[in-house]
Amino acid sequence: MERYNFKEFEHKWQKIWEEKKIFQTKIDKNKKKFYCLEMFPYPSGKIHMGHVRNYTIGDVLSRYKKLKGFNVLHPMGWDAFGMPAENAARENNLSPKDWTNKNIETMKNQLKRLGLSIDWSREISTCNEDYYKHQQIFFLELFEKGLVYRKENYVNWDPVDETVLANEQVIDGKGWRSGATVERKKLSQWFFNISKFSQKLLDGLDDLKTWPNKVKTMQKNWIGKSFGCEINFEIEGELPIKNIKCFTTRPDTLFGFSFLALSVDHEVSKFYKNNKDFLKFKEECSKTGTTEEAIAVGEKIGFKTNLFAKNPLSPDQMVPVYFANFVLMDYGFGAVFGCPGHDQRDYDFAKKYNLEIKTVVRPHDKKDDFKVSNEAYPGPGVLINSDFLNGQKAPEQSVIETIKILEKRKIGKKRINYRLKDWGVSRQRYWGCPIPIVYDKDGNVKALPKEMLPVKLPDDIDLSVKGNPLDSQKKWKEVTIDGKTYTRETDTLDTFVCSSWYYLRFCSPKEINYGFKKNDIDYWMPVDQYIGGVEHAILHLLYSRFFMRAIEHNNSNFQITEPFSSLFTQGMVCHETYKDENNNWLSPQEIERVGNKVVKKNDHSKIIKVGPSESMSKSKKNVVDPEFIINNYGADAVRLFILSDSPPEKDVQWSEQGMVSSYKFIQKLWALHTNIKNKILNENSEDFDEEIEKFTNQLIEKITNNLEKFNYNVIIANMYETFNYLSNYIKVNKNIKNLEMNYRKILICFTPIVPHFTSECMSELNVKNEIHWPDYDVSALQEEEINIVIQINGKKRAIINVKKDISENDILKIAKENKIVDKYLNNKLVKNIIFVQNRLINILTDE
RNA sequence: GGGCGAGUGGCGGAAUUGGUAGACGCGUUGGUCUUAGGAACCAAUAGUGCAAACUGUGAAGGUUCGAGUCCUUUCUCGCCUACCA
Repeated sequence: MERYNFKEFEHKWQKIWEEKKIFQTKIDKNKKKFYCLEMFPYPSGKIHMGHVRNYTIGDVLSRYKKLKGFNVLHPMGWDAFGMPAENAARENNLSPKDWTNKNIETMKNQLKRLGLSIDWSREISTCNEDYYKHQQIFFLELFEKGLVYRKENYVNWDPVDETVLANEQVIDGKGWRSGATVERKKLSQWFFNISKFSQKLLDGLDDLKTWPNKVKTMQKNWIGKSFGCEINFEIEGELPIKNIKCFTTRPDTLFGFSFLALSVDHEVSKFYKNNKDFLKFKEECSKTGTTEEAIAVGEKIGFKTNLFAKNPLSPDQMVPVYFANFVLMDYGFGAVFGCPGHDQRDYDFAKKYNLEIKTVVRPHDKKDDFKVSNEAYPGPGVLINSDFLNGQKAPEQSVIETIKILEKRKIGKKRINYRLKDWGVSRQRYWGCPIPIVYDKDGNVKALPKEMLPVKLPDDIDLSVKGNPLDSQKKWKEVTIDGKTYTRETDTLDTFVCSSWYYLRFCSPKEINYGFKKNDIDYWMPVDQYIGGVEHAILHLLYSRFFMRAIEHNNSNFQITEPFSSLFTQGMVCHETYKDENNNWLSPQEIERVGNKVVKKNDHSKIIKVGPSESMSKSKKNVVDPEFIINNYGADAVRLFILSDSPPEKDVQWSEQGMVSSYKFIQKLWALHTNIKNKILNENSEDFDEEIEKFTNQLIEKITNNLEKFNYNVIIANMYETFNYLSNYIKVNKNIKNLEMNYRKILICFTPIVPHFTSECMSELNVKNEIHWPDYDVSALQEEEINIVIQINGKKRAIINVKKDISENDILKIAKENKIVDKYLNNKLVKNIIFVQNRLINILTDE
């Protein structure tokens, strides 16, 4: 029998799909639309298995929806700006543009070989002028709406490379490339006012019914809403400071007040800028802050000022004011009122500096003489030692009551605080979208007129210079507007900005006047299913949600606020790790299995240590190259395997054995197909078989449900079941009249998973018409005979095959005739009978 | 420290949502064919037991005629997050 030649057939069908423009999509108002989007890749060089998994999952869904009659939009593009291009270009002496475009070409071809149902006519690349031009327009729109502003902010500064570093480029306080100690440097930068939408972004989460709860929780925590109040403390001391504001969620514990703590960046610090001890303290704070361990251990240190704060509820009480390392400048007001009795951090601090620890809340099950010891008590209870607040229920009642009192006395007011900070979008980098802003000679900001857009990135840059290459582009930097000279902003936009609206661009990829056409997004948006890795749970998804709202803000033309109505986060692709005797990582290609040992290829004397399965990464060398796999086994086999072993939302373990078995399965399916085909084409019959009808109907039902629920691994099991069933079926049965019809339906069910294979099979059966997802006949699902479980005292004792819908009495009669049942019922009194129709009967006896 | 999630054969995982636990695949074992097989095909495969049967979904309890599934307690592992006042 001829083997299935995947190379020939996959190539053939990909060509046909492309030539016939099968996946190109147009607006069709007579059809329901379905917008399926997978997170677009960064063009790093080659696709990896994570991409294969992500895009296969999306492709299965897209193909299924298309067969179901939806007008499916399934586009692909490139998140093409970003640092790796600059680094790679520097290393290889290329331009970032050439490097990126070459990678895009490679990866596009690789993706095409997976047989994805993508509308490539909508391809976009964020590094193209016709993309980032619109982004610059959006920037200016947000600027006009007051949603973009400039402020000074700290960055990680590498003094050797003279460059700004991302947090992940700072390793143990040192620059990843230069090894120099990273400094904090204040730069004037651009910010998006995302915090303006904190509440809306939080509320919007409730509408996202089909988002994973995990992601919603992460966003909720990130936004970090907390209810409390601000308190304006009166200050006494030698400095010209009258008041310091604090935010607190527990104003009710004010009688436990024993110190006030400030961030080292608090404005009060300006009075200490010449104080050597303070500067030393400040430096120590910045050191402890960097390592994760330090935060976990969390040693509290402070610097005492000569200021004192008055307790607003008990004015006789004065407490010292400290600078403390655990107070963050960018949360609240950068100042904390310390209540050691009921906050663990405050407790640790008070212990260290011998400050008073007062107990003002007792747990419900303790008496009024309860005293905090060893650790703070942050839990609920009743207020004590708090004068007129005594007896209040904490925190529900007491917080609200205290705020009322503070408001009445004009000492404080209710306040809702959010952890979410504004989004700093400036990057001191070349390979990003230029910010369409210029400065006059006095440094005043001017938005570029829209007709001067796009601000194009200059091509002839010198990446060998230190710092941002755009800074040294004298010619490029200078602009003349109405005869006046201006200097360009040389920062570029964070690449997260590019990915915050690309889903809109896919709706109108060719529109030249604006980022999208209203008509297009009215039809296509929102994205019906978004698929990607959970690592983007917060930033990318939150930024995208913000961006839609920012465009909508003061814009009556635009109504959609949530970009992604459903979200699916797929798991990672993992692989075992290997190390040789010197603890060097080895790739799966360098090892071999001999018996139950793992040894080095070409040198079987070297035993390899097998480590746990971890997500594929170049550093651990546990990667498998998709291109190699596609070449060896074909796209359908890869698609089959990547879906087969685990549910899509969980991590999947890559295994060569599993891959081979998927490959073999396709070969077996092909052999089966050949047998069926021969039967259909060569044997004539007028006999009609009910059994295969029933089987097919059940299969369609199962696969449909499993597709809807993303149980793609179970679909593969359904495919194996089908194979086993049909193999046996055609062995014992001659051709029957309805075999072909059922077989065709089965092939359609397999199409989302192995599209090349089923296309070839159907073409062999001369299927010429457009295919549709088969309906299943509910009445055909019903079995006439079913198995009923007989339980005696709750234990399964027998299974009997009976007619469907059999009555309790009839089944009981049959059951009692059963030998085993009879044995267990012998001489016992039947106390009760539980009968569940078509499922089981449970006979309860007296012992 | 906080949050979320998960524990089912040798392994990956199924289980119609309270009703036959272990579908399907991998691996393993035995067999057939073969000069050979890392091919193909057939069969077996949760554990104990010759068997009847008993025990089994991390552990302990509970609800129920009936629990992998629901409730309480507890253990372990994974991921995320981090001094958020």
